This record gives sequence, structure tokens and C-alpha cells, in this order.
Amino acid sequence: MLSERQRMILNAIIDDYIRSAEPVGSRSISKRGDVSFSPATIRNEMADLEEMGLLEQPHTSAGRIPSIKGYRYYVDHLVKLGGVGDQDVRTLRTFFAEKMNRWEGIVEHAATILSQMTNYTSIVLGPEMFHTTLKHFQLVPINDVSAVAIIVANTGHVEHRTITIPDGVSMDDMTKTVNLLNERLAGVPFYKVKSVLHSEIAKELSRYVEHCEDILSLLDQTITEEQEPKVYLSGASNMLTQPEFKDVDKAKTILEMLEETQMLMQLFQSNSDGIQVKIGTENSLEAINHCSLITATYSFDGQSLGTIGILGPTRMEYGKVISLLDYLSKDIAQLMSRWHK
Amino acid sequence: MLSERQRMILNAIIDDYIRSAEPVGSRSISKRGDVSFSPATIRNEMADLEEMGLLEQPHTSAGRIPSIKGYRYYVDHLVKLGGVGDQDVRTLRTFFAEKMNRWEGIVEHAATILSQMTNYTSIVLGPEMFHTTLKHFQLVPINDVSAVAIIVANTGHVEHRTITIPDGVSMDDMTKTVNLLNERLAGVPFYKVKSVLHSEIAKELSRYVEHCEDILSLLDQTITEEQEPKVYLSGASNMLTQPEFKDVDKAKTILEMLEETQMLMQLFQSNSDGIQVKIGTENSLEAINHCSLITATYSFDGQSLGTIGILGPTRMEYGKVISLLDYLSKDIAQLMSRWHK
DNA sequence: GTTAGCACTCGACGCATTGGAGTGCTAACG
DNA sequence: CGTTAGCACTCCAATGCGTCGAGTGCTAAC
Repeated sequence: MLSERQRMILNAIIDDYIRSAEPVGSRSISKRGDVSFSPATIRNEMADLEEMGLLEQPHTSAGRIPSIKGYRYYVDHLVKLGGVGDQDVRTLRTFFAEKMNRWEGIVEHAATILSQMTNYTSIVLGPEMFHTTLKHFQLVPINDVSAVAIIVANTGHVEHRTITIPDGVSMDDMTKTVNLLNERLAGVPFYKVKSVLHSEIAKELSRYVEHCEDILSLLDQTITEEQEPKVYLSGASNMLTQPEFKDVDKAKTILEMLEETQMLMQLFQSNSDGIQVKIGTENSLEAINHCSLITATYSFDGQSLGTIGILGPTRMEYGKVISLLDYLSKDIAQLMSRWHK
Repeated sequence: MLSERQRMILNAIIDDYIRSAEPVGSRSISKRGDVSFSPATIRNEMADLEEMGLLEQPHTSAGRIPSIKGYRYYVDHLVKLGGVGDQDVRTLRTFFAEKMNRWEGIVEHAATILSQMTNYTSIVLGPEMFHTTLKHFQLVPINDVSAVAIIVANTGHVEHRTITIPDGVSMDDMTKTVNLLNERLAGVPFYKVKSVLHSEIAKELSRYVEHCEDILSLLDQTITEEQEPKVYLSGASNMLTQPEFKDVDKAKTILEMLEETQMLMQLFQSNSDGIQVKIGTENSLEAINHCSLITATYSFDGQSLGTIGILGPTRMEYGKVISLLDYLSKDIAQLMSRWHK
């Protein structure tokens, strides 16, 4: 579809624009080593590329900038995945050498390091509990009326709630219930827990324990509620570094969106495995129509557990970011499997 | 020190400036109902107030703006604590009516609601474990080599770590140790846990259990490590609403600081109980020399546990914010005591 | 097919002009 | 003596204008 020369020119324009954030003229392309044609020739090709919708002109006498479609072509056909630089590899080594003793720690830290290494904004989705299995369930009484319910997953993930013990339920009842739950639910994936709870356990429990409906509904809530993964955000202020957001209002729109967890979840919805690149309006949210989002999933035990992502201007260093996300997501998976070997 | 009229004028100027963000002229003060003197008279007083260092002039032919010292005087002597508005009270009612089942939930939610109600940035310090006591300690084995250590405080606060079980330590040893710990440490405040662990428990443990040094040092780490409270931030983007930060660079400096948890902790250092107002350069960090920070501590059982705070421009609605923080901090305390009654 | 040359476009930048808000001072007033 | 009207002065902010230069599209020559 595109001639070799057109591809080179397109590539050169996008590279330049990514670096400079300013419309690229025919002259500056011609002066680069890699495309040795005169400005006039390049202008002709540029006009063609514009007709195809790959380039745009902010105004008549300005250079060209890539369109969404242009970036898409670049990402699909042109971008060079250079791998991760030595410096970055070292940073990551240090990162993974640090002592990590909580899931949340790893994931949160990963977000920080991502934003620092890229100077973009990173968004990381913590592990989903959906596909993990229940390891242990426990109630720790705090006082007469309340207790802490603790749920441990096979991945080492821990969730907890403070619950109020229903009237008329004795400590003994609770203990019995908890024991039964551990017996029956250990090893059950969380997405099945609810049904098992109602089908198998409810009946049996009703033999030993009074008020078991109260207890069950309480536990039901406790276990199913809020299994939504946590969202970690880092480097939102990096957005302000980008010249495209020198206008405070634009910056504000984006930062406001970033503060809403719901919105972020929505961004990550079409969550197929592997690396995904969403450019500009390809994203579902209008607020980031001038941004690109690159995501990668990390997995444990073959199951994709969560997502790491980078949000930046459409004029983003795609090659670098894609390489990095790929590398890091695999490293996280590896770290986790080493942890739970 | 100040005449009644000077105080009225100072008050009027600051009120106006807080509303408009623009230097206040003598004419506009004179036209307000509350100070019925001619502009000329007011100009004289303004000159005096400037000499005293309470007002400043951006340039010769502009109106006056309050200086840090001026704001200080305003906060100390003039500001009217109007209490919390009806609308706000209702919002808070709704907030506290919502079902809360985790400490983190309450505190995080409090941050959100604060920033929404004020349109400033809110910073909330989660509960310190330092003064709470240990309720329960537990190890849940995940696989052959690792286990999750869970610590529950009397407040219902839960901390957890994944730990790697030292070589040569049997599950039985671990269980014995955990049992002993629960026996001896239940009810002990966290700031004493470390010393009790080494003085009382170490000896006794060495009788039953092999490799007890390994286990102890591991537990020591686990328990003492990271008792730093969590920091919750909300509404950072509200900073961009303020005209003083229409310049992206200034905004960036502040937002960058807000992303560093360490910095935020430093802000909250001089943490005496009750409400504190730090205006402009009274803050330790240069980055927020044009901001004011208002903080209030919330407590449980007489012990101050954490801090809620609002960060805004020095030109901040002090009266409203102080009232609100006072109200909310007391409400949180009340909610907690009701929870654990 | 490629390139040099040229007229044209259009935003960015610098500069002078103007308008108005606000001051400080002085003199008059009660 | 405190208060106020009047006035000259200051200085920012907004506006308009001319210039500059980067870049284009087109045409004609190579």
C-alpha cells in the first residue's frame, strides 16, 4: 500500500515529531541522514500521505503532524522495539532486588518505577481475585460486637473487613461456621465461592448453627464485595511536562479523570492478554482523546491477573514504552512465580 | 495594636481577595456595606497596614493583597468560623451513613469527600499503629516456602506481609511460636512489641523451638517494619482550578511534591493535637510557599491516631475549611468509637 | 521521476499605543 | 484633627500593527 520511500518518510516524520512536539517540515526530514531526497520530493510524498489520512496540517503554512491513523500505521508497521536500554535494565534489577513482602507493595512500586522510567503517567491494576482460589478464611473478634474477617488467597493476597456480629449469634456459632468454611472452601476459586456457599454450605450449616442465615448473608457480602482490583496511579504530574498540556484547562480535564478510579477501570476494560495500544480517539473516554494508552497484562500460573499501563500524549515514545511494558510484565510474572514456587 | 477600623479594613480586603484573587483597591472596599469611609481614608489606613507588614502591593499602581503576616492576623483574630453549612452537613450525613467495613475505606473516603466539599486538595494520614495494641497475630502458610503473616490491632486495623520461611524451620515450630506470641503479645501496644519480643519472648522460645533466632528476626522485621501510616491524597487536580497556578510550571512543582509520600509526611510533622494552620512560608517545604495547610487530628480512645488536612492557596477560605475539618475530625472519632463500642 | 526556484500563507514575535484602575499627595471641609 | 474631594502620576494589560521566517504548493527545468 505504501511505497518503501513513503514508509521511511512517515517514520521519519513521526520520529521527529515525537522528539520535538512541533510540526515537521520537508526540509528537516531531508536533512536527516536516512531519507536522502530533496525537500521538494518529500513535499510531494507528504501531500500524498496527507491525502491518505496519515498526516495532518495544523494550518496551511506549517509542517505536518501525524494523524491518529498515522500513529496507528506507525505502531503496526514501523515502530522499532529496541528492547530495554542498559540503564533501564539496571534500574529494574535494583527494583526487583528490593525486598518485597506484599502484593500491594510490588504493584504499587511497579507503578512508581514505570512512571519514573518513562516520564509518562503509569496506571497499574492490582491482581484480580476472581481467578485465584481461597486459601484461608478467618474471623478475629475485636470486641463484643465486631470482628475482623480476613480472607487469604492462594497468591498471598489478603483482604479484610470489619464486620458487626449479628444479634443473637454466639462466638461459638461463628467459630463453627468459620471452620466449616475453611474445610469446604479451601482451594475453591473466588468466582465459585458464592455459589458453593449457598448450594453446599448453607444446608449443612443450618444443622449445627442457629441464625445461620444472618451469618451466611454477612459472609456472603464480606467475601463477594469489592473484589474489584485496586488501581495504582503514578506520575500524573508528568502529564504537565508535555507541551500539549501547557494549557492548564486541558491538563485539568485529564488530571481530574485520572483521579476517578471508576474512569480508570473503564479505560482498561477491553482487557485481552498481551500488549495493547490505544491511540487517541481509539480510547473510550473523550478526556484522553489526545492521549495514548499502552497496556500489558501480567499473569501468574497461566492466569492473567492484572494490567500495567502507560498513559501519555499520542506523541509518545511507543517503541520504548512497548518494550518496557513487555519486559516488566514478564518480570513481574516471574517474580511472582519465584515467590510461590 | 490595630484600631477597630483597621481590623475591619484588613478583614474586608482579605475577604475580597479570597473571593476574587485580585488585588483589592480602596474604592471597592469603600463600596462594601461594612466599611463606610471614603476611598481616601481607606487608602491612608491601607498605607499604614502595609507599613506594618500586613499588606503588600504587587506594584505601585495596583491594589493591595494580604501578606503572610496579614493572613496570620486574619486567622488568629478576624476569621469567622461560621460552622458547617446545611448542605455540607447533609453531605457528611450521607457519607457517614454509608456502610464502612474497613479503616482504609473510611479514611480514604474522608479524603475524597473533603476535597469535593472544599475544592481544595485534601491529604489524610491513616491511623498510626504506634499507640494501638496488638490483638491477634497469625501465619497462614501459602505453600512450602512462604506464608502470610497477619497482624490485627485492637482498632480493627490489619497489616500483612508475605514472608519466606527460613530453611530448616518446621511448620510445627512456626505454630508454636505464633501461639506463644499471641499469648504474650495480645494487648501490648505496638511501640512496646519489639522490646517485649526480645526481652521476654526470645528466652522462652529458645527452650521449645530450634532456629528460633531466624524466626524471631523475621517476625521482628515483619512486625516493626513499615508502621508508617498510609497517606491518602485527593483532589490534587483542584490545585489547577486556582488562578495562582494558571502557570503550568508552578502547578507542576506542587503536583510533583504531592506525589511524593515522603514529602507529605514531612508536611505533617509538627503534629500537635487539634487544628493547625500553616500559612505560606510557615510550611517547611519550599514547594508550597504559596499554599496554606490546615490540619486537624482525629482520635480514638483519647489517643490521637491520624490527621486530616486541606492544602490550598494561601488565599484560602480559612473559615469554612477550619470549621469543616473540626467537624469532620470529631465525626470520624465518633464513628470509630461507635464502631468499637 | 527528481529537483530548483519562487510566490504565497500564516502564525509567532516584538513594539508602540492606549485605557483604566489605583495610588499618593495636597488642600479644603466640618 | 480626622476625613474627604480632586488631581497628577504610575504601571499593567489589552490591542493593534508590522515584520520575520518557516513551510507550502506549483511550475519549469534537469
